[in-house]
Amino acid sequence: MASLGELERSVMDLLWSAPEASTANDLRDRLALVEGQGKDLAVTTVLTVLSRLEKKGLVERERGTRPHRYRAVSTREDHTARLMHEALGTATDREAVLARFIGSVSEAEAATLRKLLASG
Amino acid sequence: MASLGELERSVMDLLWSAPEASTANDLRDRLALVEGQGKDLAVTTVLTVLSRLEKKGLVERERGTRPHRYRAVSTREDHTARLMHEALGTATDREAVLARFIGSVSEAEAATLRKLLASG
DNA sequence: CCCGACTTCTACGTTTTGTAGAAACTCGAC
DNA sequence: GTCGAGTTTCTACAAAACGTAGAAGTCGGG
Repeated sequence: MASLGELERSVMDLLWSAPEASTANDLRDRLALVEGQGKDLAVTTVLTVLSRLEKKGLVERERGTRPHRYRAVSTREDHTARLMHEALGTATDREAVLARFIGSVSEAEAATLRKLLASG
Repeated sequence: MASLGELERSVMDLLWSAPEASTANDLRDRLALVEGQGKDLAVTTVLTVLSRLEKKGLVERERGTRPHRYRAVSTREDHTARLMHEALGTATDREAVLARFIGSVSEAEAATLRKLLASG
């Protein structure tokens, strides 16, 4: 239940890179300015997507203010880390998976991991 | 393009736990015996699913033998590790993601990771 | 009370997945 | 060489997810 469509992901990307909660109109405008191909969408389209993302638990909104304001529930990093755990979760032999995972990580990242594991 | 449906996942699970390449009939029979709810499917259904999994690059088949034999292209562990890298790949700040990931790993697994990172 | 901005409801086209019958193919038996 | 049982491929359809947006409803300021 964690997979996102293309537009859904674009919206999440905008929410994650926004410093504050955004309105639907705001997001609509920013979607039109995306490098490459700018999507010129109706506001209702954006609102529909936001509702679906809310239902999926990725987005929450302030209902008090008149144009509702939307924000991502968790940071992009937390979300990604959770996805990784989700993938790992289905495995029978978690250690074997971790071994493969570590095996194909860059040396720089391996060093980072060593540090993180030492301090923890 | 890596996400799987429920039946597709069941088939992959069977292929991953099979010691040798399996025929469609073989898989059909084993699907009927799954704990909980056994799916009683037509063999053409299984063949369709196998074709789709082949197109997705998760399954390969021996076309020489008369009942074709199907096997998973990679182990379950390799596949899962790749999914984890795939999730990580979309991140801008990979180190931050790794920090979150490590943060929510059990102590036993942290120990395993330390060992793996030391020997590598 | 009315208008315009905003939100919700409803809807439809496309893609993905589950499901399988119909048609085509293959190989051994006769 | 042909026939049939077993296999595979083709075609099809229903349900869910997603992209997309018009129509209808709601709310606050004037």
